[in-house]
Amino acid sequence: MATMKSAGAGRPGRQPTIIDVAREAHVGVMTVSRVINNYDTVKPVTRAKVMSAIARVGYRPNDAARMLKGMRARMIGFIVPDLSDFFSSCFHAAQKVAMQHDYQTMVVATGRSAAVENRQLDSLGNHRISGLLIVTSGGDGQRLKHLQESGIPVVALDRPVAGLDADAVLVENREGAEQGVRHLIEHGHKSIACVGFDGDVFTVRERIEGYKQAMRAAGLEPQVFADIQSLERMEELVGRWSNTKKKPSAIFAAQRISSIRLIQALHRVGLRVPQDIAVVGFDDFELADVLGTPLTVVSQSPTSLAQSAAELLFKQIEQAQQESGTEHHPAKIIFPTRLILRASCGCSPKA
Amino acid sequence: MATMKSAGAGRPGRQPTIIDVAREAHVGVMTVSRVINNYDTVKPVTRAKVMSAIARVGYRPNDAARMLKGMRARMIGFIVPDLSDFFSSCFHAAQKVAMQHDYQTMVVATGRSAAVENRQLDSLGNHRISGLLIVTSGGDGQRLKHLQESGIPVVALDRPVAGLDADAVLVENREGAEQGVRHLIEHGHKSIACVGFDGDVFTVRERIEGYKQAMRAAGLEPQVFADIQSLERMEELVGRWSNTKKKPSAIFAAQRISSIRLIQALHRVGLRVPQDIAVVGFDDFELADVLGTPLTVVSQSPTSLAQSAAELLFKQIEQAQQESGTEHHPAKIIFPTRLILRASCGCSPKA
DNA sequence: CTGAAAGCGCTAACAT
DNA sequence: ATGTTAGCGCTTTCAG
Repeated sequence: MATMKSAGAGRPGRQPTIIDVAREAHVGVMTVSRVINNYDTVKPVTRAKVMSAIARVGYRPNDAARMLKGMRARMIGFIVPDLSDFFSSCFHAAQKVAMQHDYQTMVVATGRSAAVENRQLDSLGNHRISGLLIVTSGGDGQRLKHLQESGIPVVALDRPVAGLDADAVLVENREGAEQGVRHLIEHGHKSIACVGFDGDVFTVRERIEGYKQAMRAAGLEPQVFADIQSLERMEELVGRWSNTKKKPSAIFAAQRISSIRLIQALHRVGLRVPQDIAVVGFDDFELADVLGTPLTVVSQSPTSLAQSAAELLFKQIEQAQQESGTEHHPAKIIFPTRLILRASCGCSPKA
Repeated sequence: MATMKSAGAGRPGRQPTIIDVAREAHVGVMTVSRVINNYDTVKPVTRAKVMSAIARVGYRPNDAARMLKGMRARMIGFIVPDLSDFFSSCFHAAQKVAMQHDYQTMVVATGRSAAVENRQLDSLGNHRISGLLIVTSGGDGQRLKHLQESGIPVVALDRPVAGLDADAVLVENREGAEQGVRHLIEHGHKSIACVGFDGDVFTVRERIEGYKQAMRAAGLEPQVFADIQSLERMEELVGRWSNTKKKPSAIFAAQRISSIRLIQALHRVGLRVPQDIAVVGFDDFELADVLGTPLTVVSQSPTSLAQSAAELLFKQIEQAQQESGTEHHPAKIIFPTRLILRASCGCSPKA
């Protein structure tokens, strides 16, 4: 093997520090610091000397030391309920933006627990992150407010945080749901039920609202089942329908997991889609088009969503570094949805 | 609103420090430090006084300052190619273990790029993490070796890292694939092809090896298509089969994404499973049982895998804190797979 | 068992 | 344009 990289003239075995670099470059430590931080008051020749010295001794700035002086780490927090398909797409998009800015990303999945979210938020406070992207699990807005007040930009993703005045990047849940349900109504359905996995979640609440709006506008009676949290409960619900006469002729599934559970349950109970029952789901997924019956969905774009959010965040981070006085006026960005027609709604499958 | 939490007797507006706590508790700073770090040389009464003072002033230790003194952050790194279904399950399991130890998790998705992996590995070096869990994207073993040598425990997950002697938690890829292929052979198939998304990846290579072994053991000719990286290429491949007479009668898909692409392609080209062509895939997924034809798979358990890996990691972290001299003897844990029979292999769907 | 002093590596605030 | 000094909050000596 080749010789180990020399640790410079300093103590052997230890990471080189700016002092080692300063010695090597025959300049003061402050000059080195200025080079590292891209101050423009360094003569190009000096800068070059320092740069070369940095490379020669293999110096890497010590984040801990900078943070001690009040600087924040080049790291953003990313808090989500879980890393299911949708949120992991969000993560990839956000991380991509972070990497472009040379930031790392610290991920926390709360497991959909507000308590865990709160606990982790407290932990995050100690890590001197530069900013936070959060899909809330219903945690405490106060904690976030404190973070904000202590100078950490926060952007809400997918859902607003109650009691927090922050940038938010959301989806047209209500309108999207309305459009999906309206499509079922246009197919002639009169009895349309709505199933959801967790009616407490903002996005689901909104979609259910959209569903109700569409139903009422058509003079139809909403039938909401907002908390079907397992395949078993879904089977129970669907089974009840298949046995009685008052089976709805169509169903709107308010989130991805509901669509999946619904399809699984329908499959097990032996109801055919769309002949026995038509289905439209909210949120698209990879396999939606190779299911027994390809699923019609209201689709959203997790990557654009998260990319916007991350860009908003870094805009704030950069501003915060310059002028700390100005009041930030929270931005709200709302992304539209798109109805993707496949077979489950009753449309004939087309090429 | 209630009164803001007082910042103690120190400078108002700033986070309280151990000095504030010491003053409040009428003890020296060192005593406070000892309490925080659970030294057992503190009289219970003193400890109580300090604890109460800590609570009163709302003190939270400053990680940056501790790290300056050479301690590592209560944070582990988690590097993966992406956060697809499989790896996000891994993440959840690993984070759960980390949280139990009161550690945070820093996630990096490399996008399957060895270059990104290397770059991020360098970044990680500055963050003084306590340990690293890595599913390599083919990055440089040397960098990891340096991390290890600088005292950061590393555990390889799902794939070993070339040129690195570290704990590893793997899956019986070869045996699992063999079993899956053997099952197809038992169904009477003679012409069985194997498709993969990326033949360079360790796990896929191993599974292909298992496939070949099973084929050769039965005196059959292996037909490997190891780099079908898109739906288009898969459709092309499948289309070619449907037009000629030398169509294989069964296919073994070496990874999840291959199974999915294969099924999509088969669906588009109009080949029925298992009548026209039987399929067995490696790695189970949520919707495998509600596809047009429920998919038979060789399943692995991402959560047990990642949990073991995380536990191994924390075992090392704890050891490293105590005795730094002892040589670590790398552990290898290999998890078995399980063949889940559904309909795509030709078995009749059963209740 | 407890305390006082000396830095860890860096940067803000002053020199020069 | 560059150098010097004084800490940031904590823990590691070393003394009580």
